[in-house]
Amino acid sequence: MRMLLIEDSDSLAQSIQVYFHNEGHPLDWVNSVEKARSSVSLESFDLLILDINLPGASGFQLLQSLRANGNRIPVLVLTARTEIDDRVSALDFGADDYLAKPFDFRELAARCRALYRRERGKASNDILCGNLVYDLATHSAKVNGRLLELRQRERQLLELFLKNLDRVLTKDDISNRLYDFNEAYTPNAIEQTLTRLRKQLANSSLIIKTIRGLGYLAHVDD
Amino acid sequence: MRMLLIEDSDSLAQSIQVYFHNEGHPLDWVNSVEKARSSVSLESFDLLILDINLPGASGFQLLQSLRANGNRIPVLVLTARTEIDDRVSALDFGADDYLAKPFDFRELAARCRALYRRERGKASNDILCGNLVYDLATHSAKVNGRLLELRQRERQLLELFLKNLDRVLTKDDISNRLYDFNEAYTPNAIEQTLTRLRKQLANSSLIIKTIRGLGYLAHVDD
DNA sequence: TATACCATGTCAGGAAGATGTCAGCTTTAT
DNA sequence: ATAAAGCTGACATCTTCCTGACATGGTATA
Repeated sequence: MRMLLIEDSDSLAQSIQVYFHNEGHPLDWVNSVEKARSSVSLESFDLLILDINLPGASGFQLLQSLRANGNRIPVLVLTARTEIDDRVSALDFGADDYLAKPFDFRELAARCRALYRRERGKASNDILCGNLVYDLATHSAKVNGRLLELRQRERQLLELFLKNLDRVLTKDDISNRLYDFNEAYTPNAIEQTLTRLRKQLANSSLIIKTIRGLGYLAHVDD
Repeated sequence: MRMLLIEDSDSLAQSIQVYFHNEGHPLDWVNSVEKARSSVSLESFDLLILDINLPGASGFQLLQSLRANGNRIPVLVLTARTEIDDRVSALDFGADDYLAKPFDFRELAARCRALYRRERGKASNDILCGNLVYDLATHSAKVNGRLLELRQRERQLLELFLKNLDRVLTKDDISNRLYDFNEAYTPNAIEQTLTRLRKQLANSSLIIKTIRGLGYLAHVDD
């Protein structure tokens, strides 16, 4: 998902950028309508996050001209004003969604995902593995609808396996993902976490197989 | 969208009626509070447009009595006065929006659309969680019919959890919602508020579970 | 203006829980 | 059969979280 943020407040923009980056979604950022125009014409984005209150040309003008030119890119409008008509005109001008400041970054991310999904026709951001469902948004796992009580490490490990189904992960691969460079630990720590994770996955269809001397491989049992 | 206009100026009312009719939204019109009362009780409207300055009983009285009887129909108030207290009292008396004369018909139409959309968007004003009832309109919570004496922060936190039942909220999610970007606080502030909220919820069926290292999850206990 | 009160954040100590280490046992490949 | 690799129960340590006590700042009241 390639996104462009059009926002003149540096601090807010940077916070959003960091948040989205941590979520695994790089985000480009420009601080004026003029720069936005050229970015949009030069590159292809999946989504625009547009602050309405910009110096110079208003965000509305950008939105209006995009639509006038037949550009259907999903646009989420941010507005500091809480008046209803601001929102109304945003939607009437062709925005796909709006959010009033101050807002929750998680909500912004959720709405972006929703818009992107709507565009792609995708169903959800869950990872499905037989009777196991992993929700990437809330980092929670369910087996047959029952929530697993995963601890941090187990969760990280599970997520890693789910993102690498049917692929062998060496202990090095795993330790690089779970631990910082300067964190000291023995290889046994991973084995221990794995034991604990396997207990949690006892009656799920996700199997973590040991490949002796090489590493581990997660696959769905049918 | 079925609307009722309560307005004593014939010429203004007729202009509005024509405008809305051309927009494709038929609009009923009465010129007194008394007629409005009977219309509202006899038929079902999606929206009222209420002029405050009416002969006889004031528009405020109508508004007040509607709300006193638990009628939550969206009401947009028109006022010729521009004083702030007029607007304030309109909202305090339960109006959903107001507009000062003279106004642009397009703005009136946009605000009506917005109110209508907003209303359709929400199924109900109450969130039910076992023995806990939260009223989104008045922001009040009751457990077994007993009103909780929530403070501002506790209320915000509760509302956040209620809107995200069975979803994990990280402390970051929570702080983004409860605090402005530039407000300084320690993570402990959230823990403290949570402790206080949990005390209030002591014998309710809403449970706020701690997910160590990740955040919190609210769910209904059965 | 002075006072009291209340909401809310900070601090600190303690409790609860998570995670790594160790040691001994089991499994696997040769 | 043997050695190497992996598994796991028990334990120690380190984190995270909870909560009572206190500080602070804002607001209502006299």
